[in-house]
Formats: sequence, structure tokens, C-alpha cells
Amino acid sequence: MPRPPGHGPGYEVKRQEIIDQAAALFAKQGYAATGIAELGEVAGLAKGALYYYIGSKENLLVEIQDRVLGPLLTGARSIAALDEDPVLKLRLLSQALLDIILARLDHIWVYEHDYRHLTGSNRSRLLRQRREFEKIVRGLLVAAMDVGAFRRLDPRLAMLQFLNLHNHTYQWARADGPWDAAFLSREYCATLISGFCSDGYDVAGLEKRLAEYRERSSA
Amino acid sequence: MPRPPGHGPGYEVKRQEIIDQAAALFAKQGYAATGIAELGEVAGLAKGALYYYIGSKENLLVEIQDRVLGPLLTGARSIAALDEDPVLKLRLLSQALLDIILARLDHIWVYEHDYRHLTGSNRSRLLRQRREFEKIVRGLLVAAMDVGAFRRLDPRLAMLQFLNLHNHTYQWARADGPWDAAFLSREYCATLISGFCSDGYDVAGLEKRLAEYRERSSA
Amino acid sequence: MPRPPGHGPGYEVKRQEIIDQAAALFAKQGYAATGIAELGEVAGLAKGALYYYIGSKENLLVEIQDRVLGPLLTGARSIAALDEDPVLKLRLLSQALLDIILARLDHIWVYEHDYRHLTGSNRSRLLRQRREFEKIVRGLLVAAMDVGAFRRLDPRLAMLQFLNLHNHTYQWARADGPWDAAFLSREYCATLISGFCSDGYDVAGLEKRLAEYRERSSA
Amino acid sequence: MPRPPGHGPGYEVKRQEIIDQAAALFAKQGYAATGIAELGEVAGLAKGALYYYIGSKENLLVEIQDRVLGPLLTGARSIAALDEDPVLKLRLLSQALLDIILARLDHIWVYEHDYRHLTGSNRSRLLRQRREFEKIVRGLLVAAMDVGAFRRLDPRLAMLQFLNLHNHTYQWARADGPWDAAFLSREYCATLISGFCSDGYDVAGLEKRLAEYRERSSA
DNA sequence: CATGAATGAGAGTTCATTCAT
DNA sequence: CATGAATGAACTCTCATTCAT
Repeated sequence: MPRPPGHGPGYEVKRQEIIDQAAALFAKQGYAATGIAELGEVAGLAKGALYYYIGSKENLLVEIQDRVLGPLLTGARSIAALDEDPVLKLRLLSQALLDIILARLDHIWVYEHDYRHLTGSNRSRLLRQRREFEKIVRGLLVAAMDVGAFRRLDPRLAMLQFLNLHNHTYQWARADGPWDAAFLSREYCATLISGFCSDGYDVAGLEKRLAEYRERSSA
Repeated sequence: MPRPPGHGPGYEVKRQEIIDQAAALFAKQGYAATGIAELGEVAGLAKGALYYYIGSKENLLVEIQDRVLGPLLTGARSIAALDEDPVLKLRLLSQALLDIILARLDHIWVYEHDYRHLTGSNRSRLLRQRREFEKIVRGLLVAAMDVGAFRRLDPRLAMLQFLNLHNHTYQWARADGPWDAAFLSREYCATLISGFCSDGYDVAGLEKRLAEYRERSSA
Repeated sequence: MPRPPGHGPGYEVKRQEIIDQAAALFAKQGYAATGIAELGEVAGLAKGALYYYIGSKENLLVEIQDRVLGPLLTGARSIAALDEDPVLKLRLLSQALLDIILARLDHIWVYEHDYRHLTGSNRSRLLRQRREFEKIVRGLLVAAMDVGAFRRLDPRLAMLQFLNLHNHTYQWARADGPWDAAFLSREYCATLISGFCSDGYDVAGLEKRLAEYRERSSA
Repeated sequence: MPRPPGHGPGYEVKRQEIIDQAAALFAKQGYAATGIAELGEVAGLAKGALYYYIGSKENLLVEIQDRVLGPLLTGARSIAALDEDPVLKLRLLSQALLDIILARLDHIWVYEHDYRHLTGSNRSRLLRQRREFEKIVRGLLVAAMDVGAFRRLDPRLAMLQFLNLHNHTYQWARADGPWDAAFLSREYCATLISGFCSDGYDVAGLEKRLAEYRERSSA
């Protein structure tokens, strides 16, 4: 993200504001259908000044993607590194993912819909990061099989089911909807784990173990 | 789709070909990013001749949506009307849905991504049809609860889980992929039904009942 | 008007029908705003067949102009050649002009509005004919001055007043309007001759002399 | 004519220049036959920059119509409100009308020829204003009958004669022609009033009364 | 820092005309 | 005689981007 050097103190603040507003507009109307002029109106800036902050329209898209993928990967990596039961880690990852989806619905909408408008290295960087996230999910699923919690499943298909169920949520979720991330994560995981687990696995026990973990880690 | 009267026998054939090609391009690049000129190149027609067939760019989008929603609703309605166990009907609906998704991956991609570019009555008609489909799914889920096969779930959340799991498939499925609709439907339904069913429900028995139904109905 | 040689008997009939329909459309919507396709629809012919009859769009314009200017010049020439009082001849010319205007309102509309879309020789021919008509009017006015009926006026300005008053009629006249050509001619000429005539000229007597002339010439 | 906010000082100047140039082109070639590209060439601007000023092609037409109808109605209303002899007021209105016609020949040409290309509210607004002008003329003619200056005429036909004679002037007048508005108005009114007036009305006296009025009102 | 003005390519669409069948 | 299909240029308009001030 090369930025022209030498900016005043308010630069980054204003810049982040503009990205917020862009995300909202892109989510509502689509990236392609949103014009720079419209962004300027919302930001209260003329086009020239806008470009001073954003560099280019595609840059905005990159920033929005990063705002999603950055926390997502950070969260996923640290969860993967925990020394805990893989099923519990899946549950944690599920909630982290839903947290981000619900907290930044507009960003997610752009992330899911308009990543195709990225070009060149922006695009390949994005795809690499997406693959890393998928790999972490798959790794946890395989670990759950290895410890005998899950049946032997096709790891890729299991991962895709996990992602299908979570990622499609942005299509219908609303900031003021009835369900929060914790609730949705519990429901989704109940469904997935019932389907994936070995005979006799104690599905209901997971939430208790989650509560224990929370207590432990906050201590 | 009113067409000016008086067209030769080859007209409709060519027209359908063009819609095929448009679906492929829209799926690959997005509706907004695909130009009429590009469509013309692929179709081997100048822009003028192209318009002779398509009427407008939005018209293409409408046709593609209809190719998805038409069969989908027809299938869903006839399945809903069957006098069978609601869980079996869900399994049938799941496969019908995946059949369409996998058979017309590019159409689905456009259907899921670019419906927002529809305007006016085209848009409202689409949304109405989508709601009808969702209502059928919800109806089957509620019926499964009523007969005691499923636990008492929030019907809307159950429907959304069903749709999340199925509809997101277009994001990664490939025409030459390893899994067909029958296989995916079995896996998805296994997951969902394990999660949704009442204690003691015979999940594994579903596939046997499906085979019996197939035999019966083909007889 | 070179036409491809060798036509069947119905050719000219159909051709004239098409010109009628074209005049109606051009009058209502303007020449530029009327498409060949629209003409075809009205004529019940596909575009190819239409071109067989019309040659080109501009050709239609030429034909319409001719339908106006042909009779107009023929009438004007024969009136100018009469051995009568020039004021009476002006009265006759006025009515001939209004006859044509009211009888073919749509043609006149096109004639007055769209002659600018003519190109090349079509255009110069039209302008030549228009000038000839103006010359005839001017000649009659000068003759009326020469015999002492009219004051000495600027001949060009007198002619222009004559034409202003008559030619602008197409702007508001309606086929089903309250006034016919005879009435309008009487009114217009009353106005003009009152303004143009020498002191003591018997304006009111003109209509009587007109009636006598009519009797004479029909005998 | 709502313009986006925030324009520099030169904006309106340039904008008016462009409208001038557009009026000249439209008058010469017709609105429909004049392309945006051609306007840009004349203005020395690329198409994009042109649109920055004009908004749309139809907007240009609206502006040109307003430049004619604005002064025309303002003038007509203030003349109608004068406490003077109706015949004198007709004479004043005649000259005001011809002033505008001769001062902005190209605008008038567009006004008379291309108003049909206006759509929607632009069109209805124009027609409403045209009718108001006609009503003022008719009102003055009826007033002249009421005071006994004119014979009892059909008010509508008298108005139409007035308008025919004046409005058709644009068809042949030239900016560098031999006659100015004052002269033409005197001639036209002499013709009309001779035709319309009651027996014994002092036509010749009108010009004297006009001179007196001018003296009075300039004092 | 911020502006308004300009660009130029490209968008979707229309249309008079041609021609093989 | 008549058709439907094809062309290609022109149409109005939009938009991301740049830059002198």
C-alpha cells in the first residue's frame, strides 16, 4: 500500500473514515455501481481531495479486504496455536469468524462479492490469504479426526461444509437481527459436529468445555 | 420476454446460444465488468446484430435468472406436493437444488452475484420467486418437526442453515469436480439431519428410504 | 426519382400508400425521430420489402415535398397566367395555397419542418421551387401596385407578409377544425388587402368579383 | 436547472457560452441532427468536459427555450399590465416579440422547430408558457374590440393571424437584414390593424400615439 | 490540503442500409 | 416480391483519473 510520504496527523484518521463510508456504499450498491463522485459526496470532499486520501478506487477495495482478512487470519492463527481440543478450537474459530461477519456486515459483503474486481498482485495476495484460512480450518478438522472425535471424512469436503454454512451468513444477516455471533456459532457447530462426530461423541458437552476454557483463559 | 414478431427458425436457437455465452462470461468476470462488445466478440456478431437477439443487456440477466429459478421452482413445487415423509422430501429437494447448481454453475454464479443489477419489475419478480422457494424449504422443515422427526427448531434459522450449506456450493464447485449432486446431497443432508433430528431418529435409514422411493416412482 | 425498372402493377399503388403513412408519421414525430422499423410496422412490411418500395428514407422526404410543391406550383402558374385583376388572382392563389395546406396537413408539416434534412440536389431543387413560388406571389403583388390597387410597398416585404400569414397556418390548423380554406382565405385576404390597398380601394367588393369569376369560369 | 454544488466563478460564464454555441448549431442543422461530439468540437471541449457543463443534451434545449420564453413572457406580462389603449399595447407587444425574434434568430429557430424533442415535464412546462403568451395576445385583441377600436372578430382567429404574421418571420429574417424590429412591427401592425379595425378608426394615428407614449414613459 | 475543470476511453443502445435466400 | 439477419457507424452519456491553481 504505497502512500505518498509526508502526511499530517489527521491524514490516517480521515482515510479510515473514508474507507468506512466506501464499505457501506459498496455493500449497498456494489463496487462497480458506486462512483467516485458518490463517495466524494458522502465524504464531503471533492474528487481531487478524495484521491489524495485513497490513491485509487481499487485501493479502497484492497483496504476493505484487508480489514476482513487481517483480523480473520490473526484470530485463526492464534486459535490454531492453542493447546486445546481440536473440536473446541473449531468452535472458537467458528465464533471468531461469525464475530467478524456480524460486526462488519458491509465489509463482508464487499469481501464476498467484489474481490473479483481486484487485479494483479492485489488479487493473488487475496487468494493466498484465503487459502491460508482454509488450510487452518482443514487442519483443525483433520486433527479432530485424528483424536477420534470426528469420523474419517473427506477433509476438503468437511472444510467446505464448514465454510458454506458460515460464509453464506452475510447474505441474510442484519446488524439488528435477532441472533448474535455466539448464538449462531453454537447452532452452526451443533449441526456440523452432530454430522461429523464419531458414534458416541458427546456433542452437548462441547458448550460446557467452552465455558471452562473461557474461564481459564480469562483468569 | 416479448420479442418482435416474425423471426426465422434459427432465431431462438441462436438466441439461446448467446445466453449461454453470456452466462459464461458474466460468471467469469461479473455482469458489470462484461461489456456488450465482448459478448459480441464471443458470439461472433457485431453489436448491432447482438442487440437484434438480446434486446438489452439486462434482458440477458433476466433470462439467466429464469433459467435457474424456473426449473428450481417447478422442481420444488412438485416435490412439496408429494405425499411422502417430509425428511425424504427435503432430501429430494436438496438433490434437485444441487442438480441445478452443478449443472449450470455459471448460471448460478450470476444468479447469486448479479441479481442486484436487475431493476424495476425484473427485480421484484425475482425476489418474489426467491421468497417462494424459501417458503417451500421452511414448510418442509416445519413438517418434519410436526411429525416428530426433527426437534423443535427456529424454522427460519433451520431454513437458513439449509440454504447456506447448499447455496454457497457454487463458490467452489467445478463442473469437473470429484463430487456429483447425489453425493453432495447425501453428505449435506447427513450433516443437517444429524443436527436437526430428534433423539433416536434413524439418520442412516434415510438413504434406504430414498432408494425405495426411487424404485417406487420409476415403476 | 430513378426507380428500379420492371415493376408489377401493384408497385406504384403500394408505394403511394407507404408515402401516405410516412407523411403521417413524420408529421407526428418528426422525420429524424421516425425509424424505418416503425414505418415498416405501419406498412405491414419487413424492412427489406420496405426498401424495395422506397429506395431510401430521404427519398420519402423528397416524395412528400413533391406532393406539396407539385400541385402548388401547377396551381400558382395557372393562376398567374389568368387574364384577371391581380388582386383577384392573389385571392385565388391564397385559397389554392390554403386548400393544399388544409387538405394535407401532415405533408405540410413535414414540408415546413424537415426540408433541412434533404441533401445535395434534392435540397437545391426544393429551394429552387420554393423561390419560384415566392416569385409568383411577388409578381402578383407588384402587378396590384402597378394597376393602382395597392400602395407602393416593398415587394419583398409584402410577399413575406403574405407568406407568413398563410404558411404558418399549419402550426395550429386541424383537419377537423372550424374553418375551411375558403373562409380562411377570405379572412386572410381581407386583412392583407386592407393593409396593402390604396386609399379608397373597395376591399369589400373583392368577394363579389370572386363570385362572378367563379361563375364565369365554371360556365 | 439544478446544478451540482461547488462551481468556480468561470463555470456559469462558460456554460452560457456553450448554450450560445449550441443554439447556433441547432438552428443551422436541427437539434436531432446535431451530435454531442460536434458541440464539443465547437466548444473546444472533450465530450466529458462538455457534460460537466450541460448535464444533458435535452437540458440545452430547455435552456434555449427559456431564453426565449423568459423575456417574452416577462415583456408580455408587463405590457398587458400597462394602463394604456389596447391597440397601443398590441403595437408594443408586437415590437417586443419582434425584438426577441430578431435579436436571437437562432434561438427562435430552435424554439419553433425543436420543442417537440422535449420530454416529460420540460414539454408540458413549455406548452403551458406558450398558452399563456397566446392568452395575453387574445386578451389585448378582445380589449381592442371592447373599446370599439376593432370590429367584432373571432378572437382566436385574430390571435392566430397576429401570431402567424409575427412568428413566421424567423423563417426568412437575417441578423444583417434590411429591416429592424421597429420597422417590421410598424408594418405588421399597419396591416393587421387596417384589417381588424372598425370603420373610421385612425390607423395612421397609432404611430404618433406610440411616440407620445415613449416620450412619456422615458420621462 | 483542497478545488474545480478537463480528459479519453468506453459504456449500452439505435438505426439506415444491405443482401443472401 | 419479401424476408430475417447482419453490419458499422453514430448516438448520448458515464466514469476513474489527473492536474494546474
